[in-house]
Amino acid sequence: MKIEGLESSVDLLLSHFVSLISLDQAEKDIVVASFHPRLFRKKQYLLQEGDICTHLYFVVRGCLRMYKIDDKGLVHILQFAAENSWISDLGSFYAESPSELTIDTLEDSVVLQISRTDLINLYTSAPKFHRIFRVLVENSFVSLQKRLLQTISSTAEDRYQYFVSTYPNLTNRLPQTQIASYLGITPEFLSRLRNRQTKKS
Amino acid sequence: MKIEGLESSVDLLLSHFVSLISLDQAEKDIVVASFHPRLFRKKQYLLQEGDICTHLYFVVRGCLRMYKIDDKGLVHILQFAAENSWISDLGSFYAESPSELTIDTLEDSVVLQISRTDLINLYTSAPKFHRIFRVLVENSFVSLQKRLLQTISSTAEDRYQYFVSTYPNLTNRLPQTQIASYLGITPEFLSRLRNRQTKKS
DNA sequence: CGCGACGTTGATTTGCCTCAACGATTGTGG
DNA sequence: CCACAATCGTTGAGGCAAATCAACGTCGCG
Repeated sequence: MKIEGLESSVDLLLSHFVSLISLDQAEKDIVVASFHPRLFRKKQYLLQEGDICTHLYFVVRGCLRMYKIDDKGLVHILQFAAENSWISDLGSFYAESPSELTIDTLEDSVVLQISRTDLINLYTSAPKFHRIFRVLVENSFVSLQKRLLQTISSTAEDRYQYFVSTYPNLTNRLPQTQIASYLGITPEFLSRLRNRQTKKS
Repeated sequence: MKIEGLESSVDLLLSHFVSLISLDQAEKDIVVASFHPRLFRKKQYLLQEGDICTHLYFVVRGCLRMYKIDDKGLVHILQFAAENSWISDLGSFYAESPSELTIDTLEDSVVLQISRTDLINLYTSAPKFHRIFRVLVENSFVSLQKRLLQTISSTAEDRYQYFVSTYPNLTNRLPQTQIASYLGITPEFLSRLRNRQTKKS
């Protein structure tokens, strides 16, 4: 399996950046040189518990997840990342400390990855990226805060509703077991929730 | 009531920045010119639901909280901010959109505040602050992610333990009602948890 | 074909909430 | 400075949301 349309992969990333702040040709060239495309098969690991997270990943095609396995062996999904999203364990990445998290693919996926040293070089040679990543992280922070608020203040039913309306594409694309784990409930209970819904409407 | 040691207030902020990246005198001067000290009495509002969040706040002395009031009138605390912490509704602040959140003080407090336009000027005249705030937000993001993980994967008892070990100073400083609201449980249940603990030890 | 992942349903249990009542403390206006 | 209200922490009884455990049918895939 080849990585089809490699150049257009990078184009996707470039327009992602440009939607925030314009880039000149030199800056675009550095991006092309710094990010490397990679193909991952379904269920493949990008990061395993105990390892140091060595890259930031920008998803071009497919879908990944990041999760923690608790003491009882249960999976708790922190984040999904489909097309045009970022995924990484920032804590482990910057501190170069072992991660408690796992990242793997839910589908065959194409990502653009950048290593820590390449990112630092990118910051040095094009300081504009401090600003770009500041804005990106700020946006992620706001979304995460919204999710936390939901989690501590709403019932499972409301949270599922919010998920469906916020990620309509993911709702049908992902198995319910995965969505249940993201919502912090059991698959059985999610099944009952969906059952209630259809009866209502 | 005067704001004692005003200069040392700004010193606290400057050393907060310098602990991340060194600043030259010109940059320090801009900080001093951009941030303004303010005193808030206990229970005073800094942001009310429906208003646009106009400032970032750095806490010099005292303690604030940010929370949402749900449909039933219940309070859900997203964040405490004591000395050396930041607090603001970033979403409302950047988008200039009405906030769903409230910020107020739990004690008489001194903060250094910066307005949106002053912050934009700060970024323009000293681009280094893109980097500084990128790092600050990244750190906040990592903490928030940890808290979310806790919330979806642990029992109330574990979350309380984590709170006590992460914020030992706040544990005795704040009323249990506030901590309960932060943990997403009722004050009655927190009381029972503490009761269990003391019996165990 | 056979196995594993998935979704569903039922019976039971449990973690946490609700409502209510009670002392102790704080603070505040007269 | 006292009186009274408000806030706080605690405890008890009962209820509900969601978990647990178990069984079963379906589908996709090696």
